[in-house]
Amino acid sequence: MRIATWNVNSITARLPRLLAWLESTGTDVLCVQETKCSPEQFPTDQLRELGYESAVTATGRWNGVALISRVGLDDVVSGLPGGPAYDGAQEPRAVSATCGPVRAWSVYVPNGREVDHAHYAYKLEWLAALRTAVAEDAAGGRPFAVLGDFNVAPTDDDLWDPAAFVGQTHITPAERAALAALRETGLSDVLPRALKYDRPFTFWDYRALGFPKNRGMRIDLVYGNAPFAAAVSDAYVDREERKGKGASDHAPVVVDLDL
DNA sequence: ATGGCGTAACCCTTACGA
Repeated sequence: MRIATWNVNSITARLPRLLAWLESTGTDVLCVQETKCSPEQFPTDQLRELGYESAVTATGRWNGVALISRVGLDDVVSGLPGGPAYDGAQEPRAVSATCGPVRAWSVYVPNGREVDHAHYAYKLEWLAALRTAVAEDAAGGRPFAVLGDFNVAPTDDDLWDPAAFVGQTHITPAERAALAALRETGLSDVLPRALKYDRPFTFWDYRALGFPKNRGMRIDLVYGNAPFAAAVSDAYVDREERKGKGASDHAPVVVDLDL
């Protein structure tokens, strides 16, 4: 089966591309982030016409995640159990479900904004809660993975220029330690191939010709447990989807499994 | 020449993104 993760930066704005991409790639399970829609606005009917079921956790203008599957969508859990609130509210940043042989999470980790911002502390709390929430499944015998926009570059190799990020979020030791703690539950980073250049960046800022200059970051990650990792036959970043008018600023990460 | 954007919901500007 083919499973993927994609921060679409508004599923409404991306819908024509999304539907065409699902058909052309034959993706079975897609983890979506930044739907930026209300549950009512989510394109459930259009996806059903293509043969996909949807599980949506969204509240409106900001954030929002979904799981889209044509191989089953069972035991849906909306939100991050035990997750922290921001400004008094739980934000829609996680949804999990069983899709055929795989238990999958779609996550949109908080951005953090600036290191001294309350959003940064919230980001670290959120990642700690994620670790607690996934620990049992990560250690289990069923293929399991957390896929999504982690808003952390795991290493300096995951940045077009580490010097450009000094003093900023996404690269701090505390954020990277939070990812390491998540991996300690039994998850490993499924590293995708790059289809061009040497490194598999997944995000390029819209501004300053980020994509043409390949000023990218790898922040969209697939963290799989041992049974999941053992089934991986290929993984790549579909940078073609970042091209042209109407692209998201993130490219999909695609993983093929012998399952 | 050293910057260059896109999105949604609010008004025509702002918040957010990383």
